[in-house]
Amino acid sequence: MAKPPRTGPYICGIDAALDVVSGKWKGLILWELDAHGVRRFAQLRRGLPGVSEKMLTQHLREMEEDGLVHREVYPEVPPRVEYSLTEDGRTLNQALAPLGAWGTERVRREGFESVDVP
Amino acid sequence: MAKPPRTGPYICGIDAALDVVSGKWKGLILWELDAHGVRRFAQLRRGLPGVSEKMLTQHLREMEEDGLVHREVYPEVPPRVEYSLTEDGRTLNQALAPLGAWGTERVRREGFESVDVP
DNA sequence: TGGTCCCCTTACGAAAAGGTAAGTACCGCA
DNA sequence: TGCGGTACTTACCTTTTCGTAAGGGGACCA
Repeated sequence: MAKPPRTGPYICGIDAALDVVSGKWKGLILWELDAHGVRRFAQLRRGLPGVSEKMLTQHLREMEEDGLVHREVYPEVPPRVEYSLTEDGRTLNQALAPLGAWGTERVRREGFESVDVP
Repeated sequence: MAKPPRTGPYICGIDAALDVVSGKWKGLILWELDAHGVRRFAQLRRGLPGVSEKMLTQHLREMEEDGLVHREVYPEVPPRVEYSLTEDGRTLNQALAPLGAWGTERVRREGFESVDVP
């Protein structure tokens, strides 16, 4: 169920970076957490249209293991879990900014469908 | 055999950008073409340790369709095909540079295995 | 004559990723 | 009493991705 461990060495930095952001919702999770600072599970779910609970937990666990996301559990009833970016997560998001700008420009030029291009 | 068309709109620019670079070797192909300018099929194959011919052609065709790579066929015998980056491919590579630096730094700090971190 | 190089293409199958649906345990609210 | 909210977990299935192996067709080299 957990992500199978990477086999073989990284070829270059892009290789290593794509290894932690590839995943259907990881870019969006980074974006949401960076925009809001701290988010609870249900808030993230509402912010990612179409994500299933399984994928959301799975991605969050992998990102926690990769040191991008901090997970804080409050032992209350009902349970409360807060997610936020680590320092690594924030710098990754900054490194992703030019890529996001490139994608936004591409979507604009090519006239692709998009729901909300920030 | 071709890449199934994207279903649904893009959520943000990162989403759109990751859509064209996700693929086991695409980051490396971009890197190789940017470093050398023009490369032939067999040169690329030798530059990507472990890639199969099928994956290489498949990725190159998708990147051509996405407007990142230019494919020039010389009707000779034996055949000669030269690949190079389009303007879009070059700007994408520039947008990937910060991400590559982040990955390189991460590999260095975490002590991951790597073969050649440029 | 056989071998190698070039740039693929096709067929088959395994592995990984992702989707759907249900269940869990407890609480507040009506 | 039943419903909704909280944050998951588990089982099962489909889709997508990747790898392996083989072939092709002409030309050059020994």
